[in-house]
Amino acid sequence: MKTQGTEALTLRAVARLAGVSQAAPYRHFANKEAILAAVAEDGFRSLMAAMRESVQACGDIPLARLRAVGIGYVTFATSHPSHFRVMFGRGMADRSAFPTLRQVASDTLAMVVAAIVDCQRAGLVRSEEPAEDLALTAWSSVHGLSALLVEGVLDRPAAEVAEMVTRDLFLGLGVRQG
Amino acid sequence: MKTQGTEALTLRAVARLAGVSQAAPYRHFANKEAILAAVAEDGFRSLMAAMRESVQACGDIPLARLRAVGIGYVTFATSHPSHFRVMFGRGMADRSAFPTLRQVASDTLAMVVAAIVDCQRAGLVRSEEPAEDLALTAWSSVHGLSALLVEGVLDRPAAEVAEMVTRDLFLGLGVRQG
DNA sequence: ATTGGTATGTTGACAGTGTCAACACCAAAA
DNA sequence: TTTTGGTGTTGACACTGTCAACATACCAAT
Repeated sequence: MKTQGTEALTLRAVARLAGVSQAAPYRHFANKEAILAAVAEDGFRSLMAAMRESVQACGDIPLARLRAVGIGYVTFATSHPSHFRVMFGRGMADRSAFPTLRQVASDTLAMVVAAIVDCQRAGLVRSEEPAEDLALTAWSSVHGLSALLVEGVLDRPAAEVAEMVTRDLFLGLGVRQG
Repeated sequence: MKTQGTEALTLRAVARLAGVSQAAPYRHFANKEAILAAVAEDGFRSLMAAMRESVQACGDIPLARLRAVGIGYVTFATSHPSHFRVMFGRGMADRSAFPTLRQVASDTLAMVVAAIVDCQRAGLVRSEEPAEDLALTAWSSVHGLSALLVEGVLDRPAAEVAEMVTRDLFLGLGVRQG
């Protein structure tokens, strides 16, 4: 029997845990996929909350806030790996079947965009390129790092590499000061 | 029944496809996990071949070669999504149980490191930071982008965003010319 | 108060899964 | 020739996602 991963989250175990019969979940969700989608959606909200907290804890300096978004992302991933995997891993055959999930995912990206726009307004990040594009680059970096850490491909300490990648990312954004 | 993802690759289907009985694979692999690990290993070799090809197709300019590595990575991921998912997704409970898999993964990273070292030698990329660290940043970027594309989180064309992210990554690497 | 419907639960089954023990075969080594 | 190791098979085990059929409890309208 599988003991890890999405395949290990059995509907029956969930039901048992809830003290309910095996088929009860089907009164609330269409199928396992829909349950995972709901879990993923919840995960995105937690992620956004973590990022918000991480940002607010670091004052008003736009660059620091941007970096906090990235480090918050990686920290969330490494401290909630199962959630992270459900959010991004292969659990849903087709994400487009879950519009609210797509919505929270794009809300998450919007937080990155907003942090970048703030930096652009302050003249700290180059403005020739659309904030959305820069945000995609930033997201790719922290997401890739998170994925590699969560899947155990890397064996360096998460905090250390998170600092490093976000630092290099800054230069990539054309940061002029700081 | 599941019809997509790692969970859809059933041992029995593999056996049927090979025209062999359901238990035959167990004469060659310890369990499903080991089969996936072998597939993943094969995937890494294909990835490296694709990257090598992509690099050689673009002459001797170090920066172009570095960028080709990144674009080759993303291209491989989006054109072999199943392979990519097995390579990085949650299929093995514990990668450290498959040392040869770890080996090819680090060989892959080594290709990125080598491309960066070439650029550093040519004075095109900053040298204060170890090539290994810069390579990790580069890997994170292209890997994150690949993962987001493969999982269908983004809905922009792969080639376009691959160009974009590698371009932004260059600035992130302190590129001075080109 | 009786009725009816809706939301939620249950049981029991179906086909399909990873895995294993027991057994069969066949080549090469002893 | 016998033995051994590699490879195949069959049949079973416990488990899975899912569904149909049935039960119950509650809330609204008659």
